[in-house]
Amino acid sequence: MAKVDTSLVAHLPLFAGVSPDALDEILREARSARYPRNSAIFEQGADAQSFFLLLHGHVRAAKTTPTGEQIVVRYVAPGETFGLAMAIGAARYPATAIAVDDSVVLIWPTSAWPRLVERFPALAANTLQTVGTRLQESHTRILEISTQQVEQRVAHALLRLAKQSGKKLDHGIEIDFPISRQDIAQMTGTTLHTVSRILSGWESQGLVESGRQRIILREPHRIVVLAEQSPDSGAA
Amino acid sequence: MAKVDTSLVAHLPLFAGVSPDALDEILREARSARYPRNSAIFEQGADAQSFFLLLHGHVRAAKTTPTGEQIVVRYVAPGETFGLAMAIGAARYPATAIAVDDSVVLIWPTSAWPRLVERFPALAANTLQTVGTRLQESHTRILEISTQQVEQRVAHALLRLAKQSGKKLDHGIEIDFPISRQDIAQMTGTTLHTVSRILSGWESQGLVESGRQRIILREPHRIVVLAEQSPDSGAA
DNA sequence: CGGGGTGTTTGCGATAGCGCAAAACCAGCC
DNA sequence: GGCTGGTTTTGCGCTATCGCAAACACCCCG
Repeated sequence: MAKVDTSLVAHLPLFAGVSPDALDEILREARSARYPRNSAIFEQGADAQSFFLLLHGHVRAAKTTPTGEQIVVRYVAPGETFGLAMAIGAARYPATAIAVDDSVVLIWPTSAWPRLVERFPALAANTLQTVGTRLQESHTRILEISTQQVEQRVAHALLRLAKQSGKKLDHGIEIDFPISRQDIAQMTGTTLHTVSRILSGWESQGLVESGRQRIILREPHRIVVLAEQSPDSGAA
Repeated sequence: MAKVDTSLVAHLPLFAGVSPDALDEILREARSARYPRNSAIFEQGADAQSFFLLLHGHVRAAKTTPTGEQIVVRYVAPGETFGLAMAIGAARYPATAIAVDDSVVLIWPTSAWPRLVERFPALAANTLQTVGTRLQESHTRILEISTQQVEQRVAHALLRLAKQSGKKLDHGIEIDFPISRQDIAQMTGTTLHTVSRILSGWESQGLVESGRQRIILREPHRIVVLAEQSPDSGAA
């Protein structure tokens, strides 16, 4: 089994308050794996046999309806956990996880969780914290979808992505992984057509620069303004 | 301080795996209070000084935007906890809680949480479970808002309320607390007008019986059908 | 028993955003 | 260097849903 370097993960929120020895013990239960771009890490509905910690890359968690429509639940950034079905008492994954970039993850068997939590209660407390944060974000998203128009929602979504996974360039902030119009549509509850129109508009105003699965925010400040605009106060 | 009867709460998920003695100790830290109908239990943005367990009644948790629009985050049923800002590391309540019926709650000071969790790790595990479940429900809601039309969303919302807080009558299932069209609109991301139209329609088909802040599902089965209908397969 | 106030219904435009379809684009690959 | 397949753009008509406004219904209260 590959040895995992504790120093790489010790600072993560998940391990806050966990001693180096304990961390070592925890990591001994994990194995690591590499997923190439566009490969599935787990599928919605499958037995939740493992939970994951992303070390490198980016992962998209998406939920599919019986009729085939999808929404993006979130993008996982390095250092975050995902596939925590067991923590919430679910036997199956409620979403599908796809590596959107070549990614490296740590994998624990779900069966190890109860034991780990018993030995290291801080794990439960830390996980509670992150799950709670996600719950709040989720509520915020509901609020947005319910009260704002599409353009504002897209603005918010891109700003969040930029904050979470933005790479600073001299001419703006680039979102650091491949993302399509379709993906953005599924994050904001609209269609790829509408997203395309919006981005085209922004591009012609010099707010963004975008291409195939690639987006650069050129004028983050002015996009913030868009995001916070009330429904009517728009341009003439 | 009023003595709380442990037998009333011992079976709640929050206290799963907690011994009677421990439970007693936990309850000693709580006080109980009664909130009359329509009174606020806490306001969004206020210091999260307490967390709550609902014993009797019903509580609506709602989130308000800077511009004043509201959404209903959830309805709290007896036996459920709410106001858990501290568990997720928030210093302020992210939503407002209003008693929609005369309600009785147990109240713990937020400051007691760390100590309780340390002494009774099961509390953290149980809370993680419920927060996780709420997160999933929240994702499901996002999926619905993003992919279904209003009528289906309203159908789902009412069915959930009926399941959670329905009172069985011989002629149907009545939602057991006062709820307005406006409330339903805020649960489903639409307007009270649209909800009113939908309910009027249903009423004329004998699916529901409704009045001022009162809804009875007469034909739950047929409403389920509506809820699951795909966007186009509607009536001619 | 007569208000007053809140919640509900309904009509009637207005429109944001969808859905379809076609065309253009682009990146890699043989 | 020309194909091929996925992605993006854009035009156009359509409609579900909103928003406003006015009329109602009902409950509580005095």
